[in-house]
Amino acid sequence: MKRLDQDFYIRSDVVQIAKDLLGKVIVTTIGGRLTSGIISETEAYAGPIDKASHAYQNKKTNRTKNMFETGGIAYVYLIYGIHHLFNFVTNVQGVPHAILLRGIVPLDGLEIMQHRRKTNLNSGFTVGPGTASQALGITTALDGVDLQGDKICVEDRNIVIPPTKIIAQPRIGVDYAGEHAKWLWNFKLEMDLFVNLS
DNA sequence: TATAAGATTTACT
DNA sequence: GTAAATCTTATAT
Repeated sequence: MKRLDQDFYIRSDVVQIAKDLLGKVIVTTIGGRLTSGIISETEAYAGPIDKASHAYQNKKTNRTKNMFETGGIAYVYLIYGIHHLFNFVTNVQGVPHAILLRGIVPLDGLEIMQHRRKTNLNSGFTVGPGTASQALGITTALDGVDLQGDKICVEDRNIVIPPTKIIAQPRIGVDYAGEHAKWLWNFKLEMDLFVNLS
């Protein structure tokens, strides 16, 4: 097992990084409680050229400023006033690339995650960008936090993902982005891959 | 200053 | 299937 270092995030191909993140393990320690999960769904956002991104045409606001920082930190923002969405910031400083976490397969701290979710669903309770973040205890308090730090880190536990198990599909919830909404920048693992883990 | 809509989830009809 | 919840940003008064 090893932690992903900054070189992993500082690459120009944000779509490739989104694919590489599948099968990696995200670990959070919030309030002294550790939870983790296998990353099972991601979505790439290439700021300057991507209508679906908050940073389209390098639009910089108080909310999106962290996307312009050097890769390897978190970008967490509140959507619809309710849900905290977690992103991996990638690429060098000044290039607002980010990858949205859309789903995990729970590993450690299952009871903690169920408690945070306040529901007893047997399966699928960490699928969805808002719910996955909630299960991991991620809030806007973690905006800009180092992805190699004590609160959040990403580990490679040598889980091998065969390319045939990766499904590429159009991004979700961004119909307003016109042609850009059709790009196959959403990647997820086939559901049957982890039947023996959960 | 006010209004509208969004990388969504949940509950109710 | 439709609506409510309710923060941030953009556009219009």
